[in-house]
Amino acid sequence: MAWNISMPDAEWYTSETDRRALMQIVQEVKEKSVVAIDTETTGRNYMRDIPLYWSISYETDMPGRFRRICMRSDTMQFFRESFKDEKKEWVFANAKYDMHMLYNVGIELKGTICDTQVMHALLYEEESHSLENMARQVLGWTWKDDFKTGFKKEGPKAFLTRLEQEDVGRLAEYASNDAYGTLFIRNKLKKELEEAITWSLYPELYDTLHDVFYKIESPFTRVLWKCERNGFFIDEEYLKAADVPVTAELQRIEREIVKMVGRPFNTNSSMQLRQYFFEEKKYRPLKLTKGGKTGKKEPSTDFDTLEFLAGEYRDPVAELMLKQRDLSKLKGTYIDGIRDHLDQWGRVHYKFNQDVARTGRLSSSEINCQNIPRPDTDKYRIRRAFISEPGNNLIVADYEQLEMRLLAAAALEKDMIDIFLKGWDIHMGNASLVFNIPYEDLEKAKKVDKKVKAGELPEAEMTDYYRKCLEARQHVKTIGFGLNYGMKEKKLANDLRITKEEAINLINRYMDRYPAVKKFYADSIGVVRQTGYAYTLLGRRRFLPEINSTQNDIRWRAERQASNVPIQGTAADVVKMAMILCDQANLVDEYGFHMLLQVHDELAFEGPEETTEECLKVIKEIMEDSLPTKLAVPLEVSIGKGKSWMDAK
DNA sequence: TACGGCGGCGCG
DNA sequence: AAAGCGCGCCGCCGTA
Repeated sequence: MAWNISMPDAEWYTSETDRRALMQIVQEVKEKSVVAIDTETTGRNYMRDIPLYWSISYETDMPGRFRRICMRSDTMQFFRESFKDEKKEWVFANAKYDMHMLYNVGIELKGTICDTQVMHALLYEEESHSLENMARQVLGWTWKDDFKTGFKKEGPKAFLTRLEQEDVGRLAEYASNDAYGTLFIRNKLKKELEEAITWSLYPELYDTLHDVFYKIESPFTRVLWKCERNGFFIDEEYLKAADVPVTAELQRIEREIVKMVGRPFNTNSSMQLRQYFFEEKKYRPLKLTKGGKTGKKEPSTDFDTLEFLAGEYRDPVAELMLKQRDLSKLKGTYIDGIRDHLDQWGRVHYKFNQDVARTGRLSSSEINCQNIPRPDTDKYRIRRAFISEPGNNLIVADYEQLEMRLLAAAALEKDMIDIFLKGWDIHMGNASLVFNIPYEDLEKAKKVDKKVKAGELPEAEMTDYYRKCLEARQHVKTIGFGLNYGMKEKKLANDLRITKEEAINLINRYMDRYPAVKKFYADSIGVVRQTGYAYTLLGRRRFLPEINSTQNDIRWRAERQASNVPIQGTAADVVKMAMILCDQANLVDEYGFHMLLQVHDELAFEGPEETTEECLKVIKEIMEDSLPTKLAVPLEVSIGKGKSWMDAK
């Protein structure tokens, strides 16, 4: 019931216990520059729950002597002055959550935010960042937690308040351990970050991971906290209305499938589907599943397969299943999924996870606001449900081909850089250079295609040559993205529906035309072989020891990651910088605009109609100029406004 | 009833 | 599926 080390005794205070001793703590905290905080709360909903107890830990004026104090949350009021202290560093494990808890009782923390989980993620991206694991791995502390069952059985609120009545010593012991451990983890990781020399384009700014943490990740935590707090306003009536026909159609389809199969049948079960298609109907499987841990591969029933079965065997079940999959995804994830997460004012508050993606990207959960269907292909227009409140507008800003620009700039690929400098469409430009097609012809082909499809021009205008032009653009586009992920000829051939030989030719042609890109990918792998790490432009790094594996598939994967991290991770750095700068620009006070979310290369804001135009210009400028110095390729941002995420493009 | 693995699929 | 990077969620299913 404690860390496996000797510790100072846990102290316990409420606003009714020894006031003099408490005021002495208040005074001491005022003078401390680093204080760790942990909260014990009524639950896990960051918008609704509140702290019941809180613990702090700090080093006393006697170096090496620490205090570990647990208090009832009614004592927070006495610390208000400290909370406003801009010069303090507050230490947490999972900072945003505790900051929400404090905010929920009226406390907005100033000062520097230090989240040990984010620190840990910079150094040990493959490890778990749970407090328990950090303590074990970083400090060698282990800890037996017999609270879990209590939390689960009674719920946190009932359990903790009962404990306060029955055994307050045990409560204080448990609660103050986390703040104490977190403080020690912070001190150790801070040293490790200082010692972690990294490789950045801006060595005078980002020399060690300590710089990356305190100059980027730490302010970023607060930006994300604000995004979470804001959430996104949802047009619930729109979702409700969409649900009616979707649910009806889904039921109709499922009933029809069951009728055709002729026995009880669950259309959501890939197992039952597999049995029906490949055992009963004896169809030929198109491909096998991954097989997971057990490695047991079974015939797949995915989209490609259903399409194949519907075509090859004219199977009506497969045909209907295509619609069923589409609709069940829509209803489950996007209609019901979003509606289940609305707060009482109709806003959805997703979580932004700063310590998950190995490349330094963000991830989002509960709900995942980063995989909402794209506006240009979504039949059901889900983004139409993400709206601004009355009197407000959304501003949505997108980096244009961010990763491709960063690749050209990092590789110093002269001809590709020129395409961007000329303001050409990058894929047409690439197609022009790789296949020696005049750029004008590619442009013309696209225009003609558009007009023919719109019925403004006769079909015959779409000549074979124009078709070739469009095909060239498509091929080069797929190669460009694919190579960034380490795609090989086999998959390329399949994706483009060409032979393997043609695919090999395409890749060679592309790489021969862009030798600097080819070299950049090779060098990226070389850097990992040499240093063990892949680096981003600002100096974030990813450890890839499998680069030396003797198993081909393992090593190849590490090589693909090695060539991808510098691009994907640098893009993440750029957007992070932009978000921090937008925050510093004080768009809230200047224009009333709040940041709502990030989708990797896209940001969304909400604010008053009157200030939209002005704010829009400022955001665009900040985003395009978010790096310390200019790259060889300008960063371009397309930005729009509107009442919904659908039309603010 | 809860949890993890898996298949499948949405996004950049 | 294939030598395609990075994520999270839904529903099913077996297990505890």
